[in-house]
Amino acid sequence: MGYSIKTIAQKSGLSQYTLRYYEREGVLPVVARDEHGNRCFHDEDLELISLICCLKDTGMPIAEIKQFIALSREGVEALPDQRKLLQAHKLQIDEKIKFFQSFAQKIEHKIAYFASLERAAQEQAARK
Amino acid sequence: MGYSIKTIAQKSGLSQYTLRYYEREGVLPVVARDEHGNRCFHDEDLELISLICCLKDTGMPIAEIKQFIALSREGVEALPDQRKLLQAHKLQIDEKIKFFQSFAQKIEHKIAYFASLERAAQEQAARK
DNA sequence: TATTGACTTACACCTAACTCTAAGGTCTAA
DNA sequence: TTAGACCTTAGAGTTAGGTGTAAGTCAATA
Repeated sequence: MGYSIKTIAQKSGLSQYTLRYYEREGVLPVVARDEHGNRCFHDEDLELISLICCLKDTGMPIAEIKQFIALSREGVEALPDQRKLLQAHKLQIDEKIKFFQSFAQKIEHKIAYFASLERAAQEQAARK
Repeated sequence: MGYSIKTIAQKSGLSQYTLRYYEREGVLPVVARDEHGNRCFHDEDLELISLICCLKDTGMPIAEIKQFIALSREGVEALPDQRKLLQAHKLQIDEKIKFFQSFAQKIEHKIAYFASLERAAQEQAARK
């Protein structure tokens, strides 16, 4: 029982290389091994990986994810610190969403501007 | 007349190193020089830099920005290609916004979960 | 029983995007 | 007329985040 690294790579979308790298670096807690020394992932691991991907994909650097995971090892004591870390990151995501929305608008304006230039060029060509 | 690289660095938030690097790499069109060979930026440059930052900050890799800038040199002919490039990127930004929003929610749930664990731990402690 | 395939570790290598250094030119103010 | 601030280029170095290789173990299969 437990999933192989291959399975987890498929389920998580991370490569086997990346999974090993994350474990080495402490981005993932050390994964259990079976009787052959092979990694043996469980559902909790999978869930944690999903959270880690979520943090990573929203721009949290690996060093910070590492901190978060390190806090996990300290148990109940560290819960407030973990929560604060997540809250701070949540604010950053919200900021990013706002930036992205304004950038999207800016690019949209640019697109409209290009379209108007194209029309002008066509009319210019037609007039000849 | 025209702005020095220092001024542009301040106005754009990019370092002088980065501005030179961008020009070398073709991320910026070659900038005009004054009689001493010093870069002499104009308002159009500043505006283009602002667009470039916008593309970069929304995740467009430099190689793609380079393509966009290369199209600029082809004049009116290339307008539709430039517009399509922007439109494709706009879609990606919209996708990203959706991802970020769902991630933000996920993290929010996690925060609530951590808060509930904290309350449970406090009650546990009080009961002793 | 030999080979195939999945896994292990340790360590080297890669890419993107900067960032800095060296060596030098020019201008300005004291 | 020299010190300091600014600029130039060419090229080396750095950082983050992987990605790949080498050498070996183990278990199932032809």
